[in-house]
Amino acid sequence: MASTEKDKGNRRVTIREVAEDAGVSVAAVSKVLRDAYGVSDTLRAKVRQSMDALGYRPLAAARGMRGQTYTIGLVLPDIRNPFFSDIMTGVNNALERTQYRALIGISQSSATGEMAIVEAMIDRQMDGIILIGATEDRANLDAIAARKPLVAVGHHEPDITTFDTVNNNDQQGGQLVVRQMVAAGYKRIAMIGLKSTTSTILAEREIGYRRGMIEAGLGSAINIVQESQTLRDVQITARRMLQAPNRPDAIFCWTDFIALEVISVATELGLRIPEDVGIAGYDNTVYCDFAQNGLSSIDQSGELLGLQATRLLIERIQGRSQAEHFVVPPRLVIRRSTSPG
Amino acid sequence: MASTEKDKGNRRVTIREVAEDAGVSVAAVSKVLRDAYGVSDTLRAKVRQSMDALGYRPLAAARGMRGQTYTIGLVLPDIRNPFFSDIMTGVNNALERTQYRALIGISQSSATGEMAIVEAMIDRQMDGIILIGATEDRANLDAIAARKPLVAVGHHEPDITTFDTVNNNDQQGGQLVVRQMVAAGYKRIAMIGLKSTTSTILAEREIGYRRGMIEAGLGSAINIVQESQTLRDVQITARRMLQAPNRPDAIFCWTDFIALEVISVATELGLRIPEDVGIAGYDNTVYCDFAQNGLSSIDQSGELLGLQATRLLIERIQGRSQAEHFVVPPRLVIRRSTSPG
DNA sequence: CTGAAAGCGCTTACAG
DNA sequence: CTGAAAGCGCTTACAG
Repeated sequence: MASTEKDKGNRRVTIREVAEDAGVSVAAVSKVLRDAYGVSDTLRAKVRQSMDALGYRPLAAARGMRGQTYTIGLVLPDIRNPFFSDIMTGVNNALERTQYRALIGISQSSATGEMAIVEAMIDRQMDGIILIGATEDRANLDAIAARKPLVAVGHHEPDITTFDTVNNNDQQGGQLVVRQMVAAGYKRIAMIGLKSTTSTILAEREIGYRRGMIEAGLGSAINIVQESQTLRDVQITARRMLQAPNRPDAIFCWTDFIALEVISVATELGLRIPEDVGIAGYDNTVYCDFAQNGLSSIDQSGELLGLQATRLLIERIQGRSQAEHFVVPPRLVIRRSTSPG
Repeated sequence: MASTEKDKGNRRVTIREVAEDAGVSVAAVSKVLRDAYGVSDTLRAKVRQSMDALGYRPLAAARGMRGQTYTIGLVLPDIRNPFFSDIMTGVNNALERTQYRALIGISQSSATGEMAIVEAMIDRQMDGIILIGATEDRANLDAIAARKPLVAVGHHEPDITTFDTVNNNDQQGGQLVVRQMVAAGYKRIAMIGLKSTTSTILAEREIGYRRGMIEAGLGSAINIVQESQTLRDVQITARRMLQAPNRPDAIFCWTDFIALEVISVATELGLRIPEDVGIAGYDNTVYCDFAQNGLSSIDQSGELLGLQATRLLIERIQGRSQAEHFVVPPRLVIRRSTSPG
């Protein structure tokens, strides 16, 4: 039987046993557990001691039946991008001295996958959800927010009132990249974006790119190519762009991962970086240092984003109902890939 | 109040409402839910229809109070290594047509972090746990296995009876790398490992390396350096190795991440890869293709590992009690980094 | 095959 | 400040 398999060894200590050991009521123990008010110091001390002595650990699932599970869900599009690791570090730091724990679900970069994992998290009584790089449309996000406290990281919607958002200023980020490329002498600067109708960060980065081009008097050279994220598609796109008659002399890629792939295609075609073509990415992941001569990229302070998102979420769980929108300024890290001569 | 915040909108449909709607007992609905036997087709059909009509979703936390939560916990040392993404894909594929969902916890590469996240998962009533690259010692692993079904991926302990293991043959992997390096003409082949007393995969890869060296008559050139995983330490180590009087002409790094860093240090020192020094990694991550000329690496079929681990875990959850140990053969992917001339 | 009742381990009003 | 009782949404024996 499954039960014999699962119940092996140490049976769990329950709140009742702690209560008996301390000679108090179950309700009293519960109060100590939740740091609720209305408990005397002596009672609290007795209970704490019994909890330690018995090695008591509250069962989150049971707590969730009436109250909270002290669990927050983090939804990531995929796990491949090391940038998410920075966010995760921030989340864990924010949770350090709390009873909350973060558990991650992977949406496999699809809207249906994302909705499925969110539903699964709600079924599991998570207290709140942090959505990274949401691919949902606004209606779905609202539906989620109506059921659980929600914070979206990497989703611009500053007028929304039902959930919080945490972002770097993607528009400014795009603009910073173009400005530096222009300063470095590049003229035919193209951008590789993502084919997506819901990604607001993409849209913002594109606006920033356009702004940068226009302010440099390069409006007529604006060239945005939108592709899927699969390695194969990126390769095809990059090859086509770099073999075109009037090929770009610089490419701003919306994320490092894409930029690395473009670098490898360019190298294959015999183009030198940064002399023949300059390349920049976004996220400033560890791999930027590993790219042949270093990949210029935008740092969006992932750790800070994760920290803020977590703080906001816990505030929401504890009752705040008006929306907050946090934005951190981006920082361009210039490396060899956009520094010719 | 927190409760007003959380209970907003759509109240959840419960099993009781489904039962009323279908005109059957709560117990009957529960049976349909669990695909338990002893339900007539007509009753099952009625219940299914009511569930659909009402949009019923069982609350996993409540199910867990008596039975299972249909949740399995995946513990990863960190999220930075894209190899884990392959494992995750395999896990999700295995779970595709089941009621189970996988949730990930990050241990931040420390043994205390690992134990903390495992405890948190047990508190949250996970049905079973998959531990990737465990840093626990045997006693702790046994303690976990005594409480929950456990499968360890990347942990060699073929004689263990209390939990299952899933691995690639790391010994063979190490040997394959050395053999190819020898065939390519390298002689002073060094290995960069990890300072760890608990990592059995490290130990196995080292044995494979030694075997390979001895079988090639290079036993006297055996040179294993053990380092921490921090970028800084790796840089220092790599610099020291490559500037030594009789420096290695090839380095086998225990994981791609380290290899990429070594490549960047070598390049900085003016060494050409693969002519002056050959470099190989382990895991065959996507970044192998991005490294300057491609990084040779061992593919351990992460997706398959994840799939098998999940299958074994579910078998354990459903009652199997004798241990199984699955091993997949490694495959060397040769790229430019070890192909001079 | 079907259902009424007890119970999982907590929290939540409500009395005292 | 402290506690007895009800209840969260399910599953599990146990009758019928």
